[in-house]
Amino acid sequence: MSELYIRVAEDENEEPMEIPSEDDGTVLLSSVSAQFPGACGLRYRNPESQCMRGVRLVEGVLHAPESSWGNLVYVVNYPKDNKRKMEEIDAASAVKVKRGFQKTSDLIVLGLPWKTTEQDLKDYFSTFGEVIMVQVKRDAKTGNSKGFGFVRFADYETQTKVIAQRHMIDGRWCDCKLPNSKASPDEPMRSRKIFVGRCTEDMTTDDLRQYFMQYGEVTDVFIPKPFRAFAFVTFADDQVAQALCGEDLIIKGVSVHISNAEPKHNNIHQLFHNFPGGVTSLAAMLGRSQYPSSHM
DNA sequence: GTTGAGCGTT
Repeated sequence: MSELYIRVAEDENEEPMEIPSEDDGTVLLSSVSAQFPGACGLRYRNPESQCMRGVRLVEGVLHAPESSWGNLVYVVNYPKDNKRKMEEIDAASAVKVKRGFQKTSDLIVLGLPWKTTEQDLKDYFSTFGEVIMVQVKRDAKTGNSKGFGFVRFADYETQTKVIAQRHMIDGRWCDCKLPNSKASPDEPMRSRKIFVGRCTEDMTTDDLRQYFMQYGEVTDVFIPKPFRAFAFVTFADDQVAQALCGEDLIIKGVSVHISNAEPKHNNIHQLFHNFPGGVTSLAAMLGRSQYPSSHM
């Protein structure tokens, strides 16, 4: 008898994975947990009642419902599944209140002397309150300062005080302002993948995985090569990803900005979504009155 | 090896 596989996924909407069955038609729980660590069982949607049903589990062996697995997608059960998800959401929500009711923001520091270093910035701003991040923006090639940087304080009162006055830093008057290029507060699109902007080159995939796992299960970390100052992190739970969107998080002393990952640029629509007039206009230029939808 | 208003990432 040829090998049989059943289709298993973490969620009904996820892409299923094929898990091998045994010769007697059963499936070992260990076969499932090999692909889904921590799994403790399976369930499926009963086509008749539309209710979720548990798969019989006896001593680590999963038994087919009504003697056949059929073509259903089986969903993985985890121990205390709901509790675990709640904890993840709570942890993610906690980010938003961690710094108190008044969340601090990165401040842009304009007019820095060319020679001012991050240590100089930290020393100066620490006289106002606890500094949790400083950056001096530099030319990637020469390492020369661009004459501006960023600072973030632990407390909102400190931030208010710093914005309200001018600053003499290393012999020049500098201004601290709220940056204008901040993402809009509401970012749509429910995704499990987040865009991590302003990454530095010393951030490894392991660093990012280690950092983000505090918020929930991380299923993927992607850093484009060569270095492009951003990364993508995918969570198992979209609510965790969504809770982080809009945040400025500090990783390895650097403020990174979290936003929704845009869809991958892997089809003609997305490749030319900036083309003047859109795909229709492009199709016209290529000599077609209509662009066949099957080609999009 | 310069400079002096701006704005960090797709």
